[in-house]
Amino acid sequence: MNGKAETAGPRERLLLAAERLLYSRGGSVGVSALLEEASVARRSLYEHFGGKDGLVAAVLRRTADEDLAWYECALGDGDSPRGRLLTLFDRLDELVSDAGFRGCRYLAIDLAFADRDHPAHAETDAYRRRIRALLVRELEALGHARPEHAAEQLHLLLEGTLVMGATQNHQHPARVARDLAAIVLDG
Amino acid sequence: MNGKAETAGPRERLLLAAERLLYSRGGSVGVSALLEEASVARRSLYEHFGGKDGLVAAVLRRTADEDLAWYECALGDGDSPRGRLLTLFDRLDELVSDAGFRGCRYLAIDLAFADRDHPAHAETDAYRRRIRALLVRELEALGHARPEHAAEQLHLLLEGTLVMGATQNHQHPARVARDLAAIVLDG
DNA sequence: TAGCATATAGACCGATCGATCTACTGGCAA
DNA sequence: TTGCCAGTAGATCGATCGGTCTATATGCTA
Repeated sequence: MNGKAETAGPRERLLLAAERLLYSRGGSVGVSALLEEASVARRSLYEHFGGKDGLVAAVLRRTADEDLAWYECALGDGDSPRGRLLTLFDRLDELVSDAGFRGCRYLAIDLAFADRDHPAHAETDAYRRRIRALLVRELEALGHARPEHAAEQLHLLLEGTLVMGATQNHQHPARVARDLAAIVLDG
Repeated sequence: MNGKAETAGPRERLLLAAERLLYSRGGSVGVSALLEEASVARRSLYEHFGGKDGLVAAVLRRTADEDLAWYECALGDGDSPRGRLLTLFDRLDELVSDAGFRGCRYLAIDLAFADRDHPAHAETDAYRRRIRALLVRELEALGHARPEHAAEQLHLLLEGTLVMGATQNHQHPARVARDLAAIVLDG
């Protein structure tokens, strides 16, 4: 699938394999499955990441960059600030309609590791702050009267869309959320 | 804590213990932990529920009744149909503000058991249909022009509130959702 | 009182978990 | 050429997993 996975070093192959399997099988996926998927020796995992926990945290740190870049791209360009945020929900509709969509990776990891001080939680917290900052930035560009408040509204619509998409993705929750988002932007 | 738990039979004690531990520790909680919490012999679990999977499904079937009853109660009484639905979000604010709130039980179970044909998924599906039906019923009582559509909007706001409450419950997401719900009711 | 159903207590099973270990291999640099 | 180092392969560790088993105790009923 990804040619780089074949030629890259064991660290990179592990990150790619874990990014895939953690999403499709959840946080309970075993170390042996990750090693097999990555074609990496057992020892290499512990050399590079210290253990499964470190690998999970490293995957989230990487996907956070990827996902933030996706959101930046999904905002579109050339549109008005208002149109940019509405376009985001159009992209979300495509995202959650995909048969392979399984919900928000960060929420799933938070729920999978009940231990409060698992290193993954720091990564999910940081991710959500970045999402929030992105929304605030766009709302300020829009000249919204209450950017922080509206960002919380949009964030709630965002998370709600991902949950609804994961549990009943045939109903196009992103379109529902888009209608409400439009109201938020005008409020 | 609950006096009934001491005197009730092993089946009832198991259901109560599993309802607690599945929520606080997640679906990965072990059978031994459940047995210890319930003070029940190992064999009794398999006699009554056939296995861990059956116990999980039975717990969800019970909590679905409890949670639906909670929603019916949270709608309040005597108010107008519009006031009833808004009151629901006031009750949600109290729910997610509790320090022990850990998000939606049904979503957590869905994510914990990636296996598509795990019996728990049928229970979570049924639960969501009942929630949806409750919302449609209230919207019809309200005389809403598009009860099905508005129910999907409210459902999305509901799920979004639970997710935001689980990950950042200091921000009162239910109040944010309530403002949007009010707009949905008038749309 | 005898017998049966329903509990408990806990040993035990094979499988799998995350993690550590030794032994070996290939390539690169001193 | 020698030595080092990152990598592979895989045995092995103790712990825990869900599930089955035997043995025993208790209480109701015929």
